Amino acid sequence: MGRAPCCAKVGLHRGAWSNEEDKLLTHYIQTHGDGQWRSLPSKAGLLRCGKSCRLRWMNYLRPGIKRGTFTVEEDDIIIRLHTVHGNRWSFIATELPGRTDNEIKNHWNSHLKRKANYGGVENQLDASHKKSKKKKKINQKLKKVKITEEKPVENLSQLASTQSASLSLSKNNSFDNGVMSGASSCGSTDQGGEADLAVTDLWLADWSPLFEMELGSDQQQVLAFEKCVLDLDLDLELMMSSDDESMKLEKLYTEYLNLLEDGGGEADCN
DNA sequence: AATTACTCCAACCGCACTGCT
DNA sequence: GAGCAGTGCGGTTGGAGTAAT
Repeated sequence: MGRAPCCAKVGLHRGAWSNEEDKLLTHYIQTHGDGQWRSLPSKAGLLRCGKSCRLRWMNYLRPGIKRGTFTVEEDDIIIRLHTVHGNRWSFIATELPGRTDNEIKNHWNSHLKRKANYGGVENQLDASHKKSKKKKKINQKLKKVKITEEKPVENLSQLASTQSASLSLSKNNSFDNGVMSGASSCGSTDQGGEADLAVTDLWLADWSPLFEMELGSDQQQVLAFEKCVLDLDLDLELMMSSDDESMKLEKLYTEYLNLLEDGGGEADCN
């Protein structure tokens, strides 16, 4: 016996919400409160799925939602939090009052990802996405859907294989010399531009796979370290401002190991 | 002016988690 | 403990608007 669908799809409205639907939903929730989303649409006189109602309320109709352009400060917060936490949009949203996870996610995908510029990796992903959409359109016309998408980069070793600013870890808790030599070479004067890009890429990369790789599946350790990274934000910035590329990475990783040793998996940053 | 390509964002979808029975 | 409903989350899609050709 499979689970019943959240709502009967037949006869329900889909797509953009009309003003009338917004009014009905807002009025009902203001009168009766939210929750009970499955039964809410029928009670409110809406021909919508409960999930759709919840999404509409949470993301657009709820009081206190901040609309409009993201400020530079907000962009900065998003980039910093994304660096540490990855695509945990709901968490990031808690740090930006009035902004929803959906809005932040869209803003990241349409503006910040490009602004942050992960280098060739993101360009490849964008290209892949566009190529996929084009293929899909074509295939829809042909009434034959067959979409092949390139997998996104999932870890740093993949990232390393696609960029000059490569990074990997060896089993004996040190950065792989061969790879590091490549990163170091980016710091040479005749490749200054590349060096800047390399630092940016490393700093903005999603480090969570690295943490998971070293800490296994112990989520408490991962969270403890993430907290420490946030607490040590200034120190990390200081480290990353170092002139020598290899030193930056060594310092960062050494700090990480120290945290683990000091805290025995429960690193205390205070 | 018409067509094509691209950007952006609202909405949808599927899965995971939690709490209740 | 199993099964289910309710809810939350992140990835993905559809399509309107705009820019480029």
